[in-house]
Amino acid sequence: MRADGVRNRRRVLDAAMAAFATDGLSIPVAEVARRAGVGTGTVSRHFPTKESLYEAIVSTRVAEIVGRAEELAATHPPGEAFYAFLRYMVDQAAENRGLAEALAGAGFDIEAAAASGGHDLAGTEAGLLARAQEAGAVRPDVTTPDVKALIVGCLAREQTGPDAIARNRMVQIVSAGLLREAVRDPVEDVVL
Amino acid sequence: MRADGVRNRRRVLDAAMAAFATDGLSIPVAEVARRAGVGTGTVSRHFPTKESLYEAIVSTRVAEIVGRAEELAATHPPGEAFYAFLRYMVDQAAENRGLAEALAGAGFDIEAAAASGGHDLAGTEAGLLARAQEAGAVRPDVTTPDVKALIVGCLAREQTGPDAIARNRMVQIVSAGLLREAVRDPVEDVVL
DNA sequence: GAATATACGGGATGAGCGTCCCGTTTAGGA
DNA sequence: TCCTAAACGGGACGCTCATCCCGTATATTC
Repeated sequence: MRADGVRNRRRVLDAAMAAFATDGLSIPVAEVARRAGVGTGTVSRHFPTKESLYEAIVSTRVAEIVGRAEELAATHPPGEAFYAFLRYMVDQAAENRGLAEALAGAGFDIEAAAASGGHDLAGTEAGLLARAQEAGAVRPDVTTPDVKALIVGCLAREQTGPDAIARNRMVQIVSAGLLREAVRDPVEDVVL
Repeated sequence: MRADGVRNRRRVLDAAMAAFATDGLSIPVAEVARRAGVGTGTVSRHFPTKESLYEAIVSTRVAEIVGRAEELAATHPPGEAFYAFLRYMVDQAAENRGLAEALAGAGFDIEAAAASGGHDLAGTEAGLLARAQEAGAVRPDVTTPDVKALIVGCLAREQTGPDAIARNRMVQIVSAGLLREAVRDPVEDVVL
């Protein structure tokens, strides 16, 4: 591979990472090319489809995330590890619009991309949750899709004014809800 | 106005309502026309832009929602009214993909549309929340954007398998979190 | 029953975007 | 220095849509 080829691939990757983080996944490929200082042909030769660009970026991102999850699991009790990971994911995605959109399922399957990169994001999350539930730190009927949706909820808060205090409050609310067991429906007067 | 004009306007409106509910706001206008059994020209004469179609539909929907909120506020104590409204919103949007997308802010400002239709959705929600907080039924630092984001989170759960039990669980979790006051960060060991 | 304002259908238009192609340039080895 | 494979740029193409337009059809009025 020629030296300028390697260099330009890197430049495209860096520009795309920054562009997706600040402007989201729907930014045109031509705009990524412009920011990288190359032509659109160069982008599409290195990354034949837009999705392949996503994948290249997501795979490094997912590696970090899975690494952090394993570190937390190894160094903290189950409940603490789970809640710390929840917070970590929300903070990461709050700083990266592309990641937030991928998590929200906006036209891109992040877990499939992770799996194709050799990482098991879904399994890692499931493990953290299961251990926290065994330890009694998370209500037992919660599932991983529930947790993902709650993360999306925390991220949705960012749309109307990104605000670190509000973000923190959202994580608190969700964490408290995951802990508590049951609540009585005040209108129907039944235990939910 | 000619009789067939009135009739076709109605047909377009009905078809659009059903189409947006099942397929979301990104369904092509031409597809709405097809389902209504009219040409695209007929749709765009009655509703010059796609947004005007949204507005026509949302305004009736918002009227129902505001009505329900006022009814709950009048017939239940503050806390009960608030939590019942939360559940109501989630259930409504779970059955209506277009409403869910609008709530999630997917390219359409539902509150602006409500306001232009003479309804004050934002104010109604704020009132329910404020009264519940005064009554001590919701933690005092929560804001209406927080609540909206949590609703979006509950709706996000629907993406990975619509499931009435899971939806109910999501509302429970969020409700419990809104009730509880504070939680200690297990990793940083500080009160959040 | 004729005249006319209204409404209809669906093709034309134009914008935005991803992908592909090809004439041109250049890196790197002989 | 020269040659060639590799890479480049950016225009062409194809697709999806929303919106507009206009020739045709029809409801309504006198």
